[in-house]
This record gives sequence, structure tokens and C-alpha cells, in this order.
Amino acid sequence: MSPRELPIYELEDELVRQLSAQPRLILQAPTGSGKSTQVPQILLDRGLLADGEVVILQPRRLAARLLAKRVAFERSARLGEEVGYQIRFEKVASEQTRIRFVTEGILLRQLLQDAELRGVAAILFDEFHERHLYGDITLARALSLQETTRSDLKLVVMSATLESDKLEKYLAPCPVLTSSGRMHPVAIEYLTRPVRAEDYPVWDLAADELERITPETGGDVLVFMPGKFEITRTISAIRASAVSNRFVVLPLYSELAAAEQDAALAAYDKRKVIVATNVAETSLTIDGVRVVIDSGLARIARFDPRRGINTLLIEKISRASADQRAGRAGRTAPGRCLRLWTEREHLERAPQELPEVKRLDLAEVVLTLKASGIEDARSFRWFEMPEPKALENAEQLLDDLGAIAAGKLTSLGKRMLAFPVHPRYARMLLAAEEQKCVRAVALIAALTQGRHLLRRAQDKELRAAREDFFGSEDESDLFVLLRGFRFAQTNNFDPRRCARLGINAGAAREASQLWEQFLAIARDEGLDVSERESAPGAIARCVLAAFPDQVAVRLDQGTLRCALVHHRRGVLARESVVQRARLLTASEIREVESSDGERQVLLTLATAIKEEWLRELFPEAVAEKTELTYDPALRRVIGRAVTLFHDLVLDEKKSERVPTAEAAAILVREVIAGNCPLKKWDHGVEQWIARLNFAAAAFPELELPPIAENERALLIEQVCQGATRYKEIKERPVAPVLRLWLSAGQQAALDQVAPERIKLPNERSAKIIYEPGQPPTIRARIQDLYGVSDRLTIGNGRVPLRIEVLAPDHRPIQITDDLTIFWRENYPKIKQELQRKYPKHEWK
DNA sequence: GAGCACTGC
Repeated sequence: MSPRELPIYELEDELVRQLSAQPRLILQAPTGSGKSTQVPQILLDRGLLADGEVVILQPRRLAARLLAKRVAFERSARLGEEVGYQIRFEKVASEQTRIRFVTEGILLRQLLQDAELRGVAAILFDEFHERHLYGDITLARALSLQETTRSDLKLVVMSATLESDKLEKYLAPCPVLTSSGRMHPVAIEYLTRPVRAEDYPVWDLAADELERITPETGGDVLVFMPGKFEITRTISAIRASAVSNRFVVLPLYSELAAAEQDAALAAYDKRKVIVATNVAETSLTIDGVRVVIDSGLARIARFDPRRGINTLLIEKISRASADQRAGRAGRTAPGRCLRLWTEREHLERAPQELPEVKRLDLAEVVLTLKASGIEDARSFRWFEMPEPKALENAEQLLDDLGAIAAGKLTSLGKRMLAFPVHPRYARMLLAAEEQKCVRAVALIAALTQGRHLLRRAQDKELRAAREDFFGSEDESDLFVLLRGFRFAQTNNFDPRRCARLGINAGAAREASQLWEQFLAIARDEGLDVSERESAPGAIARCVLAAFPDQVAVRLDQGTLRCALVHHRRGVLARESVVQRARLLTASEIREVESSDGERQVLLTLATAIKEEWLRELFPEAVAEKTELTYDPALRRVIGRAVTLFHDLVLDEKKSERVPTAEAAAILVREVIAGNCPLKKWDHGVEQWIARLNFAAAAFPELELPPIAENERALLIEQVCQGATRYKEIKERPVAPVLRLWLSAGQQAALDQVAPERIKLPNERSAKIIYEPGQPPTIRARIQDLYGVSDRLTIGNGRVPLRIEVLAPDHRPIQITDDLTIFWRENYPKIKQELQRKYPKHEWK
């Protein structure tokens, strides 16, 4: 087919007419319309570029490269001459280049160098509907530029699906052109009745649906799942199904080794089923797919500005994203898409994914804005304004890092801008100059970007090999990365040798390029990049300078639980080598959700630190910002009880059986009575229960309650979270603060009463903070909170509210999903009983 | 004994 036959050419004259008359255009055109390859050529050939170039923004490197190749081919030009591309580490473009495909970050960096964008006649924003952060920012900057000094700059926003109303208003005055696509129809089917995930796991559902439709369909099948765990389960379910021998079944996700990814894309004699994550939604296209089975779920990254942590939770995808997934069935022929939810549920889903600007950490963006003279990010011309709290947070971090002071860019901040990384890592590199370890720190900065260097070690063999190689390391997980990299480097990035240690050779190679880039910039900035032996602790101090707000202190020896600066809690990653240090700083903090809905805040890439470094680095801030103090006496007691319980359960051979079992008995009773808020520990609950039952039989005199079948579920939900919460609650002052999320109606009702403080049923009062929000759907219930035993009442009526109970220092106590708050002073009771029974034993 | 989507400078 000749390019001239592509649907986009139906719009050619109109496009030229509009862009000659004024400089903005929205082009709504689906996949297959030819917009990415043809519009740049139309602009060039119809003389709309004067003697400048057209820059096409692409969200992915691969797309930038392939599109450039395609266009060069169509024009019989050599790549890098008339048509070129530029992505990180790769510039195939020259003085003659008139059509340049670039990734979004490249243009943002270019803007930093030359705010006028000289030589650029037009910018095309391709795939704008994906709403990447840099795309949003670049568009806003380009608009301002056009309105001030570059009225000749043409801007075309292109997208497959678009909230074009909002965009039209933003770009106004701006005409919209709509083109048709060239895709095959995809028949969409929904479940006829809703399914509860607890009753019918999504992987079983997917396998059953596959079984059902196999006889009616041909071609390959693509199944979308949120992550690796679900993919593995789906594959087992399909292999156990009646149609298993009809298909080759293959996993596909980004972390998979390259060879296995290739296997998923290869052709086979049989039909194939690919079970994939979101990689298959946008990044990879797979030929021959005729059927899509969509779980409707994805793990979605967000930055929670209120808690200052990243989250990665399983969420329902938007309608737009579901359509994108469905489209994967219609690339080569008419297709079918089975959605594993009902049509009614579909209507309740969000129309689009939340754009990145409302989801991600904005520190880097705010820093670049400051550098461009936009001092107050709130006044920036955002397409969509980010959360005020997220901006506040970004400013706070930049201030902590010394990049800004009193809202203004500092000289340190200016130097940080030279490095194309998150400001934390830029700060780390500059700290390295003082500590004389620039080379090593630049490598660390390179190794923590992009794809993971080390695959998660699951099988025993790999863990053993790792242990042999990294065994002695216990200061920092970052040092493990350094060693892993050195191994890859000395083995010439050989994939097979690297695989033995679970090292991703491709990631190592990319890191080495990035390392060179950082070193080159450091050299330009006048940093000393010579190879030298660094003093002990030098690198760790640099890490601390970059992550001062992620300092954590271990709460006890028995568990991996940590308290973090800014009143946060987390669990040190099991695979961390930093198991001995009491104080550490985590380079990554992320809340993750397991398949059973359990959430935890994981601290990864830890580095052991010393308290005196904190004092050196932040003399004035230590007391305020790092909550390192705690009541050691109390902690010992609590730690003791938990350790004892732990011992009993995990090791029946402990000599001090009786008090151990006794402590366990008391705790278990409390758990079963629902008084003790227990949560899943790391340990196998089933094994726990078996051992408890063993203990119950072994020590009848203790009246240890055996765990009956019906109590099992309760226990599983409530397995001990450990002692830390007791301490937390015990130390909490009495007057609570209630934070209320109210609908407009509720707000109006409350305004009549206008209470500043609210009366709780036990006559105590609490201060209220109002938050505007969604009409809450969950009924709040407070149980045994400071003696409150029933639903909260306001004014005359009971108001369902979303409630979070905060201590006066604004630390949340606990919110559970059904918003039931458990609290009882358990510990003293246990202690009392122990003291009474074993007076000789010292119970602190 | 188990817990992590995807890009990009």
C-alpha cells in the first residue's frame, strides 16, 4: 500500500489550510491512520516549515527510532540526513535534518539549553493521550513560547483517544481535525454477572473463558494480567485446563530475560496464548493476536504526597485503557475481546487513567521550572494542575536537598540541573565531590535508574550463587549493585554468565552508558572524576545526603519493621543485605500490594548509616526531622513478648518453654477475641497454626486455645503485626483529631452545626479537620476508640463519613478498610499476668 | 517462609 492511501491524506489540504492560517492544531486520529509518519512529511513538503525542522515527540525510544527509519525509507533518504532521530545516548541527526523524531525528555532538556528553540519550526506531540509528565510540561512551555517570542512556532497535538474538549479549551483558539483509522473491528464481550475475586480468582476465570471460546476462535490469544504473580497463576490454570494441548502458553513482562521475551513474540506451529502485563498494551506489539482476554487490572504507580511514599497497587484500568487493550485483537484481522467484568461495572470505571502529573513525584519538574524562571509552580500554565500537596512536597524535597532556598534556585540547585536525573541523585553526585568518590557514586546513580540490574532471586540455586558472590556485603544494597555491575563488566556483559548471578546484562550495559554520561557531565562541571580509593563511609554519606528524608530506624530485632522520618512506617526488604544496622536510609520506599490485597510499605536499596553522620550533615535538623528517639524500656518489653511468641511458634525446642507458651497463650486469646490487631507476618500462617495446635496439645495446663477451623480465617487476617503498634498507641496523647472527607451535602449539613470540635459519645471531644472529597461510600465505625463504642453522630443525624483518626501531631493511628479501628491496651495486661505468674522472672 | 506495572532525560 502506498503511504498516499493512508486515511490521514483525506485531511491533508485542511491540515495545511488550518496551519497556514494559525499555528495550533489538534489532530484526533486512531492507530493506523498514518499520522505519525505522514504529518511531518506533509508539513515539510507543503512548505510549512520555512527553513526550520519539525520535531516529533515520542513517548518511547523504540518508536522514535522505528518511525524515523520508516519515514527515511519512504523518502529514499539516508537516516540522519533529511530525516533523523534523537533518543538518550543516540543521535542520528545532522544540520540537514528537517524531520526529527525525539523522545519527550530530549526536548525538555533542549528547552533548558535554548529556551527559544531556535531552528524548530513545528512540534508534533504524538500519543499525547498517554499524558506523560514531560509531554505535558513541554506542551505548556511551547504554548508560552508561542505566545511570547515565537508566534511562528507551529504546534500539533496528535492523539488516538483524547478528552478533546479540555484540550481544545487549553489550546484555544485551536481547530480540531478528526481522521479515521484502519483497524479491524473487535467484538467486545462482558461478563453477564459480576464476579467476586475472593470467590473466583481472576486467573481461573481467564482460563475458563479461554476454554469456553477456544472452539469458536482462531489465531493467538493475549491475556492481560496485572503482574508476574497473576501471570504465573494464569499459566498454571491454562495448563491444567481442557484446552492446554491446543496452545503454547507463554508469559510476557518487562522484567523477563530477553530470551524469554523473544519466546513470547516468536511464531509456533500451534496457536499461542501470551499472558502479559501492560508491556503488551503500548510498548510491544504482537502480530497474529485475534483474541484478547482482559482482567481489567494493572499495577499502577503513584506518589502519595500526603505520606510521601510511592505506591504500586493493583487497580482497575480505565475505559480508554481497556479499549487500547481490546485494539490489540484487531491488528491483523477482525477480533474478539473478553472483558472479565460486567458492562455495568464498565460504565463505573474512570474514562481515562489519571495523567502522570497528578500521580508522580514532581521534584525534578519543579526544579526545571525554577531554572526556566518559573518561580511559583502554581502559576505555571499546566494543562492539568497537579495536586497542591504534590507541589508543596516537591518544594520541600528541593529545599531539603539544598536545591532551592526560600523558593529560589540556589547555586547548588543550578549545578544539580546539569545532571539529567532526579534531583536526589544529582545531589548525591555533588556530595560525592566533597567525599571524593565521584566515580563510584556516578555508577550508583547510573545503576539505580531504569531497569533493575538484579533479578529477584527466587530459586535456591540462584540465591546460593548470589550468597557466594555477595555474601560478605552488609553495608549497602547499593554496594551489591556495584559488585554485580563489576561482575557484568569483567564478563563483557555476557548474558549467559550474568544470568548465573541473576544479573540483567542488558540493564548493566545501559547503566554503563549512563555512567559514562554522568562522568562526562561531572567532568564538564569541574568535578574530580579520577579513580581513587574512597574513605570508609564516604559513599554512604553521599547516599544519606540524597535521601535524608528516608532515614529509617529498626524497631526490633525480631522483625524487619522500621520507623521512618516524617512519621512513616515500613518494612525492610527481606533481600536487603543491611540486616544488622539499626539505622539505615532507603533509596526506595514503595507500598506494594500482594495478590491477596495485603499492603505493605517496603524499604529497598538500603544503606547502613551512623547517627553521627546525621548530626554532621544536618546539625539543626536532626532533632526535628529524624525521629530517632523512643522509649527503650517500653520497646524492650514489647519486643520480648513478641519474640517469645515468635520463638514458641517457630521453635518448640526452646528451653524456657513455659513462660514462652504462657505469653503466647495470652496473645492468642487476645487475637481470637479480636482485641489485638494482628496482621500477616512474614511467616507461613498455616505452619503457625499447626505449631500453635501442637503447643496447645503439649501444654494442656496452659489452656492454650487450639485453633479451630472456623477461627483460622480470623487468625489469618490478624496474624500479629508485632509490638510496635502497642507502643505507638500507648504514647499517643488522648485528644484525637478527626479528619473528615465530606460530600458537598454533608459539608452543608455540618456548616449549620459548624463545630470546630466534635463531641464523641463518651463526652470527650475531638478537633476536626475538613477535607473536600468524594461522597464517602463506606460507613464509618469507630470501635473502642478512647472509649467510643458506636458510630459517630453529628448534629441530629448519623452521617456516614470517611474518617481517619489522627493524634494531635497528625500521625495516623490506623485505618482499616472497613474503617473499624481496633484498640485496647493489651500489653499491660499481658505483662501483669506474666508478672503475677513468674515473679522471679524479670519483666521490664 | 514470599513481595513489587511501564516509560523517559
